[in-house]
Amino acid sequence: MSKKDAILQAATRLFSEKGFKETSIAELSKATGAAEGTIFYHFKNKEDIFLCILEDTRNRVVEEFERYLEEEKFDTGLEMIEGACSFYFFLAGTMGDQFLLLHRRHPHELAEVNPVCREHLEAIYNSFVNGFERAILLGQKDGSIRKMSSKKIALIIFSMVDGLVRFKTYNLYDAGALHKEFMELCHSMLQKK
Amino acid sequence: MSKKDAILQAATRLFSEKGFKETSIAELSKATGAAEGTIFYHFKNKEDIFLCILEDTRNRVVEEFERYLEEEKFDTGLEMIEGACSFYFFLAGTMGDQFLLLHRRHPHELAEVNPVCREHLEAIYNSFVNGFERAILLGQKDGSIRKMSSKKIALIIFSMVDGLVRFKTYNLYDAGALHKEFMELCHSMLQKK
DNA sequence: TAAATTAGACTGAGCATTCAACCGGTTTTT
DNA sequence: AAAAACCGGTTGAATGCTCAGTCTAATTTA
Repeated sequence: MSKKDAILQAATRLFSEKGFKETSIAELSKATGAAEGTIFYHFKNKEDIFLCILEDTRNRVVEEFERYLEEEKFDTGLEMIEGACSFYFFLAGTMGDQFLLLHRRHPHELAEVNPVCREHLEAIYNSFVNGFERAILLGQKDGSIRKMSSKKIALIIFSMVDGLVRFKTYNLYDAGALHKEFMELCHSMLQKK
Repeated sequence: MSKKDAILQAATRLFSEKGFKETSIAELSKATGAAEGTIFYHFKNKEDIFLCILEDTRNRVVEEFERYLEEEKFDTGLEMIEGACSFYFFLAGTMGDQFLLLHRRHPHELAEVNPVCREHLEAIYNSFVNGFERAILLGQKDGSIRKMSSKKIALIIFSMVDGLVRFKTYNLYDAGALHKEFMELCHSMLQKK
């Protein structure tokens, strides 16, 4: 792995675990074995590191989620949305650091003043919300999902799965064990009566 | 209002809007008109300010939520849980700053090393989760709510409402307009078939 | 040989916290 | 009644530390 990649990887971990402001360049240097100068050789400043991480995250998240929806076969829209939720949980597990980072306030605050950051964030969220909505529209067509604004359902479902993931990272309760029940409740909430 | 209260109030706003680390004492001093020395006369350090805020928040949140469940009359457990969700949204609106603060990572990180902080946080979360669970148990007794581990339903419902509130604070989408639909979905998800 | 990397000294800014002094009102002493 | 001591609250300058970012001169790598 190139030094630049090593820096990005260590920064992802540190920023997500400790926070952007709370991570110093000295610390990052120590964690990677790279000299401080090297870090500034590859990145123009600390914020630039963060934006690179966000770009990587965006590319990977969007690509993996789209591919999942593309390649997987679903009999109904309802099954598709259940699959999408499960895949979200799965991604949150395999890309733990990145999701942790997205759940921090920092990216959202930066997005308010930095259009590049904003663009990445929106791409990520839109990818999920649009994927959910596609599933819902499909389900409403094939009769497996109730009639209600697809956009609104998509947003609510997204806030739910995301809420559960977040809950787990704060681990006040054992939220990881809720997966099965969540899927069941989700099912009966969407299903046409 | 005493100077001390003014400091607490301004700190609540600043910590929630900008973050703990990102708010300097100089800034807090400017915002309140109090000299920096005055702040340290009333509080032993910056963290102490934070803990005072958390204590206030805990007292108010817990008291208001318990009182609501106590005084309000509900015909069924299902109605009670719907009321509890609505009240959560209501509280998140009237106590905007405090909820914003609770949604930051800082209190949860501090809780890992500071037992006082941990105690406050747990009291707040337990108050909500237990309130939800009481409603669910009632609903399961009166037949308005499906059979499933009450604890798990309570956690899922809590992560849902909390997810929606957080979603709103990040305002990537107009999550405030989802209230009606959320309640409807919530209803059909819990209801006995 | 050109690009990448190192160690580390340095700058300048920002920051939490400290501290000696001060103020206005109340009580105590003379 | 005048003077002195007292006290909670307040002030803002001073202190010492951390940190992002710069710079250099030397070394390694490809």
